[in-house]
Amino acid sequence: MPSDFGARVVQWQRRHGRHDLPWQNTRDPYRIWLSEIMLQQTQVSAVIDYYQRFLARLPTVQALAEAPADEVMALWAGLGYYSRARNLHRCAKLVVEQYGGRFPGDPALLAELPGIGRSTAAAIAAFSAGVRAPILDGNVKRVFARCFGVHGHPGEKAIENRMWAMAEAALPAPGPRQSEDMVAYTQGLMDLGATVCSRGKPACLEDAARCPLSDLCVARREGLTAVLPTPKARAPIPERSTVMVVLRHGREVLLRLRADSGIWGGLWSLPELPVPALPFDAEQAEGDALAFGRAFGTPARAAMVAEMTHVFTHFRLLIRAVRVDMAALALRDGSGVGGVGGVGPGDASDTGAAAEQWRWLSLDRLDELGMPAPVRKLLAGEGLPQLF
DNA sequence: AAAACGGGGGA
DNA sequence: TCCCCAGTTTT
Repeated sequence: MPSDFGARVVQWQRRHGRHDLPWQNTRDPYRIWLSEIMLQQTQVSAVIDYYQRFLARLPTVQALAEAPADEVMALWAGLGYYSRARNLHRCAKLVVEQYGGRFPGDPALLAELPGIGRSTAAAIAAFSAGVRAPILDGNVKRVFARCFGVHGHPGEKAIENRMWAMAEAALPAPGPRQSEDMVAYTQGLMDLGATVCSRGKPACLEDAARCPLSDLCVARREGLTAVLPTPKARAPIPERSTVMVVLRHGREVLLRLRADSGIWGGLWSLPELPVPALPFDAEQAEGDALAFGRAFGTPARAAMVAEMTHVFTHFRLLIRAVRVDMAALALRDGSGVGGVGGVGPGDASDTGAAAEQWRWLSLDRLDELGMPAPVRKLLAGEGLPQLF
């Protein structure tokens, strides 16, 4: 930790930070606390009007403590995260009861109050009493992750602990100006994260001089601003599998129109065998595919021919393909290549209203129908020379 | 559609 | 103590 880290942030804040927000330039803990709670998960621009209105109506913690819950909720309505408002009200009552209406200056005591965690407690103590305590909100985590090259999701306990240690070490040195420095430092970290070291496009990419930490910043030096902070690891997505039947007669294959809803809704796809029992049994699948083919005529042979994985956002689909070559067809619409078959296999009357739509399509005309990408790829034989 | 967010609350 | 959630905005 460079010894001048805190001083850099303090100086930057004094010259380039924000100084005229409605909750700045006061040491009234009530006003500061109210702003910090409103600013949790809510942007400055959205908070300002609510803040002014709330303060005008309930200017002190005593007034808030005595207000009916309905009024508090009405003043909060539109800000969202309403448990914040309930905690706010509870907290005001506790401050009046336990502390005679005066917020404690000790961050550890503040953090025991409802709605106030460690970071919010430190912010309140720093702004209202100049206490030398570190904040660690999302903005600060982003600044630290980049500046000090911290890999790993900041939501992980180990990473967060490291960052709290950094936050302690980064504080400006104690001194005669500590109180003013802590106000500027705390606001400076927030402003830096919100306006310069933003998530999407940090200002240093355009102009390094915009950031007082750019010459220290590991992420900037190594070109890692886009990958730090490390996003939360996604749970490994589940894998599903299916067996698709490529029923072939000459250059034509049988397609099935999928239901409008669900995966690949409304697209023409290959027929699929009922979910195979695990472990996968190729011979059984081939047998099932032959049986399926018999509904359409006389199958000559069946063979497993391809395997591919398609990745969706929420699962991976392992697609196996079994090719069935038809020696003769029983059910044809007779209109030639590409003609639309109505219903099948069997009569519409067999299956009632839920009759499925089938059709034959020439492999030379794959472009003519809306098809799931992996199915199109499969039929086009991409990377699957053994298919046809 | 997914990630982020700070604190609460349950295991 | 750890982990996950609530509830909303942003990307």
